[in-house]
Amino acid sequence: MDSQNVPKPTVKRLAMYHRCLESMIRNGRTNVSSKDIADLLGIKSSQVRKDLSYFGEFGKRGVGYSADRLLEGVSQILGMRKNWNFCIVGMGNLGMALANYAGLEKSGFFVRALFDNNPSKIGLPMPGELTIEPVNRLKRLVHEREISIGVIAVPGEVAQEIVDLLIASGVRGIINFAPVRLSIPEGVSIEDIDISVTFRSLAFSMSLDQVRQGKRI
Amino acid sequence: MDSQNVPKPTVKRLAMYHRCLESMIRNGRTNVSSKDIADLLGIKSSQVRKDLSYFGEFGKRGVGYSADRLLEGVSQILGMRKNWNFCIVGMGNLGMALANYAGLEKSGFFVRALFDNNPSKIGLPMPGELTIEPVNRLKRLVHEREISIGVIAVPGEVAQEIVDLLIASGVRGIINFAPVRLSIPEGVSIEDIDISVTFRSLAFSMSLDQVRQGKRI
DNA sequence: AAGTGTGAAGTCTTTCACAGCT
DNA sequence: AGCTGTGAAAGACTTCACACTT
Repeated sequence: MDSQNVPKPTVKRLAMYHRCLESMIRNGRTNVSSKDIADLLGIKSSQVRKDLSYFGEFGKRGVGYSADRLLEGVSQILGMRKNWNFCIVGMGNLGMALANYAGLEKSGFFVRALFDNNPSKIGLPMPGELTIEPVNRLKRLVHEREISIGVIAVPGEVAQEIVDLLIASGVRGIINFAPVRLSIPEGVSIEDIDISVTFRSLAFSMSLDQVRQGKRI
Repeated sequence: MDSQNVPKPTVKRLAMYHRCLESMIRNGRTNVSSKDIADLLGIKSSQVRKDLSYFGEFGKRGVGYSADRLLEGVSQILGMRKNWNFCIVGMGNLGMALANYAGLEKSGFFVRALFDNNPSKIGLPMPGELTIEPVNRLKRLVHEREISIGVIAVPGEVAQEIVDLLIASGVRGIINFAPVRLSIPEGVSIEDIDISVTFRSLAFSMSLDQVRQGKRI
């Protein structure tokens, strides 16, 4: 019930419960049990109940959860009643892909500005009435458009510099795709997505599997 | 020393140590301590030593690690001496971005085939002498090009179907960008990258920070 | 009978702290 | 003196198991 010391993995799972619930509701379910959700995600039902218990009591003993009420509760917990404005810095392949990724909008995250310093990209029109802006307009636009999240899609070498600028401009959350550890002050949150690291982890487990089967790597 | 029960987080960190070492060597360092690495990554030096200890002894007491020898060791552990061929299924924005992402090649991961079923995309030429192929050629090309990893960049609804096809074709590792839990048999490894979940986790911690400061959300 | 909510037990991961080498 | 390698302690997260409600 004390939402200050919620395990990080719990938050990740809540986002998954949210998606499960949406899909179950779409399929006409009105009541769901912790086991229904757990089975869909390949986890234990006690995990689902424990995760929810950090935030309150959402179900009825002997019955389960009202799908609608639980979805409502999970949305509340995840701050999904609110919309979040974000900007992307670095319009290479990844930045472009994100700018066009509709899934985020469905979750309440809206791209409001795109930045790059490459002269050949500045001014390029993008979906949603946006154009690519030079980085020197960042501070101003972050204010004007009430942007609270910045996505780092620039090369590692300049990532820290951009983060500092974003934070100085008032951003309170960072999604970092650059393969470097960024330092941020108290009160700012960060999530890293490092695709190379993920590929390497995969390669490692694949190699382990070989060993387990007694084959040489 | 028993590489079968290495914590998952350890493997992720090893990939980061690899990058640190490369950069330190580039800067002319020949000897490094666990604390040097730890400070760069914002973790504890004991964590670095413990992680390495799962795989052997790489350092000299009182001295530290030879940067070159340690890099060599970490590369070995991560299976980076080997090259890995992968394919991408689903050439939307994300698939396109990945196909053009040079960082993977530097880590030893090579795109060898691109698939999509959208007729307007099939045949489109892509960098590296590849063209976008229809999914019905997947099995054949996975064999011919010795592809061992498949990247899922298709919508959630068809992801399981594609995974089944990839595995039936001989792929042993999956990188999944679709926002669904995929079921896979023993002996196949999977890593999920779910961008919406990451955004939501970030939004959650940002909301928590507000609470901590006594502000209403 | 069925399914939640939750302390307590169990497991996994990190950190400590120090013996042991250079 | 400085830094590794590692058992042992601490901490984080998951699972169990059962009292409790419908």
